[in-house]
Amino acid sequence: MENHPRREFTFLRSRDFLGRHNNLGGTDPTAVDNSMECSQPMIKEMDFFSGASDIAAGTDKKHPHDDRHENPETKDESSTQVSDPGVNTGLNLLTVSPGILGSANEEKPNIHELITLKGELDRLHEENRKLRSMLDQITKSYSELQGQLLMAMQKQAQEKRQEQMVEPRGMSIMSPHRFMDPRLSAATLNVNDPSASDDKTQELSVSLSNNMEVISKELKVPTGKQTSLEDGLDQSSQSWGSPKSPKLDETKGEEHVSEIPFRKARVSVRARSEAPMISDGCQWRKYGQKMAKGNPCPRAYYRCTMAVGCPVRKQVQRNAEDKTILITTYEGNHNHPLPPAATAMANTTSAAAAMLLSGSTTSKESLANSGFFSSVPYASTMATLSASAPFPTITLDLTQSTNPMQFHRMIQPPSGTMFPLPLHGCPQLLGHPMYFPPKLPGAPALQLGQRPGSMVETVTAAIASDPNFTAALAAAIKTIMGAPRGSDGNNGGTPIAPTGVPALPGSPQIPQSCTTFSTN
DNA sequence: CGTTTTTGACCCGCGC
DNA sequence: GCGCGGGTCAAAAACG
Repeated sequence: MENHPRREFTFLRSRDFLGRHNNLGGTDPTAVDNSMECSQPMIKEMDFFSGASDIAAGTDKKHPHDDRHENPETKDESSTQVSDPGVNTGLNLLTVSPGILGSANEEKPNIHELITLKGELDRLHEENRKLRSMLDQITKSYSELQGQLLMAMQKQAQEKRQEQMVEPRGMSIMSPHRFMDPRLSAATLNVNDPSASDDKTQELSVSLSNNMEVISKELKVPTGKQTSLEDGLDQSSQSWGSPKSPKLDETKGEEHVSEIPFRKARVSVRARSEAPMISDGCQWRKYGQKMAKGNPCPRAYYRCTMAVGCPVRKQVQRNAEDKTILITTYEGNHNHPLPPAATAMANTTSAAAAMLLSGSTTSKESLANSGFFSSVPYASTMATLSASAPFPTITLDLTQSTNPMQFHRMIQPPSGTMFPLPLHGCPQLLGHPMYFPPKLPGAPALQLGQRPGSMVETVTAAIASDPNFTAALAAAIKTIMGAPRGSDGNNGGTPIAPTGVPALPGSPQIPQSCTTFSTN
């Protein structure tokens, strides 16, 4: 907000920054960009939320037509107005009926309307609460099933990996054992960037040799305090570690893996976004910022503040080459229940982490075999090892553009996922310039829960960087919400945040739903 | 006044 | 042992 200038200033004062950017004269767009990392996103998210709420309210009002009839005292005008005065963000401001406008100057009618509206709001709150609980339940079930699916895929991938070991080919030569150890390497899943294959391949080849050296070292490094951090994990929660629990019948080696907290396994999400920070549904507190070597952009460190003692942390940094790409790296498991929006991302990252830890991401082939990307026909699923990565890191590259039509196809979960994403429901999103199909690549992970999270980022980023997007989003939302629900488990539930439970700053309800719909 | 951000200092692992 | 770099801490400042 108004602190933006201040932050920019303080940032420029930063020793590290000055040390590396003196020649930039303090006007380096990168610096400014990062200085806004905290403040700007908040502003945008807030704006976004208000817009989302508005949309939700308006949509809800429109959808349950019978509701209006339920309450004889509720006029159509007043119910219509509910959506506008409720959380007005400039969306659909002109929908207020003339009748109401005409009486706006009279106090009595206003009071009456307020009472009516309040009642209406309460009713909506209750309705939203129910929907939310339903969604939570669905999400939980989804997570469990996801874990089971992962288990199955891991086993399958393991078998195939053993076969592939015969023919050394990229990471295929990696023995399952090595990948069992999450610390052995960093794997980059280039979900949708065919062009990056070469680079990744090079990286892979480099790291392959390093990997051998790391093995012994990694194995003798106890998890130490990190382990303790994970002790408080609530396995039952919709946490990132959901896939972790399913490792029931794993071998001893894999037990070791599961013991190694996700704190050590990282999931990196590359998203093209002008926003300083993508919204993932969680609340974060910045606890540090550093200049990373080889990158003029500072790296910001955040920890989850949704619960005391939550070990989850994330790093946010812009890509050195392409500063429009925001790289968010997640680490650890949440030890608390997550809001739907956060759950989506959590599922995504946990799924990715699980794949990584289990060794399913050892190679492109393995990935495909594991089913991680099986639903993405066009996706270039590539795994690479990074010698520079101290922790096993799986990178979800969501920066590449994808043909929406392709996405359309791939959003059909092969396994009959409970998250059908009616992309067609968001034509505006698809057509909007700020809509980033790149997220679509996340589609493969749909069944793994990635889709929703990626969408959150995409939509949020889009909104944050383009105010006009709000209009398109509103239209899209209304279009979707106006359509009969039920065929879509994630569709209506997630977006509709119980007004009684204020949406978390980081959990754009509407966007997520939209995200869910179209992007991943 | 409580919370969040900033930022210099500190710790730790690693390579030489 | 020393320097470097990544990551974290914590006091101070800023913010709401």
